[in-house]
Amino acid sequence: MAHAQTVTHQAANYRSLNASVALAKTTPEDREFKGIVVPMPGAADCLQRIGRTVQIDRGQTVVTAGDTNTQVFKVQDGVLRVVRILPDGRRHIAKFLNAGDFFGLSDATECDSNVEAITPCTLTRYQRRDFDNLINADAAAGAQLLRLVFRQLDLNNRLLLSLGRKTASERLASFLLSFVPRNAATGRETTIDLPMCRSDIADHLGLTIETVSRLITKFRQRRWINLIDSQTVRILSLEALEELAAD
Amino acid sequence: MAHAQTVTHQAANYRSLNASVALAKTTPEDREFKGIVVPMPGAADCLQRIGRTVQIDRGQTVVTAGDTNTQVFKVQDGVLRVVRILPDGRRHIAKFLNAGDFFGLSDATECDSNVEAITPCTLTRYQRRDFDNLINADAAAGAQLLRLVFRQLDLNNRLLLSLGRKTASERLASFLLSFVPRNAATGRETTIDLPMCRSDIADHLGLTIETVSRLITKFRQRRWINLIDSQTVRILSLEALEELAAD
DNA sequence: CGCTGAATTGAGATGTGTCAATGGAGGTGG
DNA sequence: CCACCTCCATTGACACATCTCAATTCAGCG
Repeated sequence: MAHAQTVTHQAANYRSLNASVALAKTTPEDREFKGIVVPMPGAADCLQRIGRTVQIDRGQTVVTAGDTNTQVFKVQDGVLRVVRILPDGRRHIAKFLNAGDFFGLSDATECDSNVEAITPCTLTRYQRRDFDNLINADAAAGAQLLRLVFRQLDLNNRLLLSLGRKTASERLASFLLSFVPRNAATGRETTIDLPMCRSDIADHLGLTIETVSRLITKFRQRRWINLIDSQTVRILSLEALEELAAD
Repeated sequence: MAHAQTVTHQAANYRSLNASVALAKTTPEDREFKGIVVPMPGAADCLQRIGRTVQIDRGQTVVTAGDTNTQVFKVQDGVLRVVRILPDGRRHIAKFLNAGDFFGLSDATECDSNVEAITPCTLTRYQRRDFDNLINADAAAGAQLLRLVFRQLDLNNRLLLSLGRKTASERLASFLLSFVPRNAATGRETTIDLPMCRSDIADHLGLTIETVSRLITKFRQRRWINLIDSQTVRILSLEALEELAAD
């Protein structure tokens, strides 16, 4: 909670940061999105023009549950977590946000979750109003956004299946596999980077830190993985993990 | 599995059923959706014209996982379940579909879940192509659809929190409360109808039939609910359930 | 070098699952 | 109309995966 400082308290910082800062990075989704928007003359420029780049420190809270929902963000760089907390303190992480992901899109008047930076982040911030105008004016932009949201919905449903019906080992295997690039050859070893700590993994998978830790040890003993350091995992047997993940 | 007969096997039936059948019912969402579409001349008519009404028997499978995704459905009446099954048979129900809900919207080329009728259903079926055309042509329609999908995403996240961090009792309490109309007075008793059987509830909440059954007994013993029959629940204490649901 | 937070490991507790038996409602055929 | 069947729900006894509590190790850092 020491880190919990909302963006709105930092408005002054943003203004100085934002003065005519161009979008620094272009993700695949970015190009795609712009590509679709382009057909409407000026729409791509519009999306760029209405956004401001903001820098977020590790641990900082970007959105607080209950805030009025007036801003939309796009992750340019870094990783964030989407957190819900029950009154008694139990915590769940619905999603980790990566470069290319949007958040704050929901049309609810209040934000329903906290969004907190796990690493230092570069975000593009839009005024909700501007974003809505774009969506309402440009069908192709809306259609593209719909596609992103459906992809999110699918990921969500996979996680539901994990939490509802998979064992702890299976959940962790699925989780680790979600970091493996799609094109990774089945026989080959891969190294993946977990930007989040054990408690974030636990709260994402509906487990405890201890269980996650024990499972990692188990996977290591079976020579399925190796730890370079606690955040860097060398996968020795994709096959074993895939078989365990069971879908 | 005896009931599992896909829609495609019934094409003949549909054709006869559909011959100039108007949309029989109008749900609130329907009016809303049309209301938004209207500004573009003919769009509302278009959505009606391109859809065909189909009747589905209880237990019938409307969509099978792995099918190519060429149709979009809207529920006019009845209840369906969205089912994922792991290779070893474990089952999870991501969502129950009610009047006004769409399904088959995802842009994935293959359907990822089964959709099965829990009660006899009336659906409107659209060709994916026609639906896409509408979305791509009419920004307001797309924006309205986006809103529906975000509402879905929010429900999804609530369920994630339940499955990840709530106890069995809390999950069941939340589930029961989701059937209580929003305007129900806190002090008053309410009767709700659960169209699905215990195993559907269990597979939705990540529990077993036995646990659900035991919890219902527990709730009954504490005078929080009463069973009219196994599918009809009289809620005696909304407060107790709300406190238990814990959000 | 000690401090602090994160990760690991161990021992025991417990919530929920598993297996098995019983009960009840609705449908069907004699 | 009754007997039977089947499906669904309930209840009980026990097992086990995961949690809880607690101690230890490890890594980073001033």
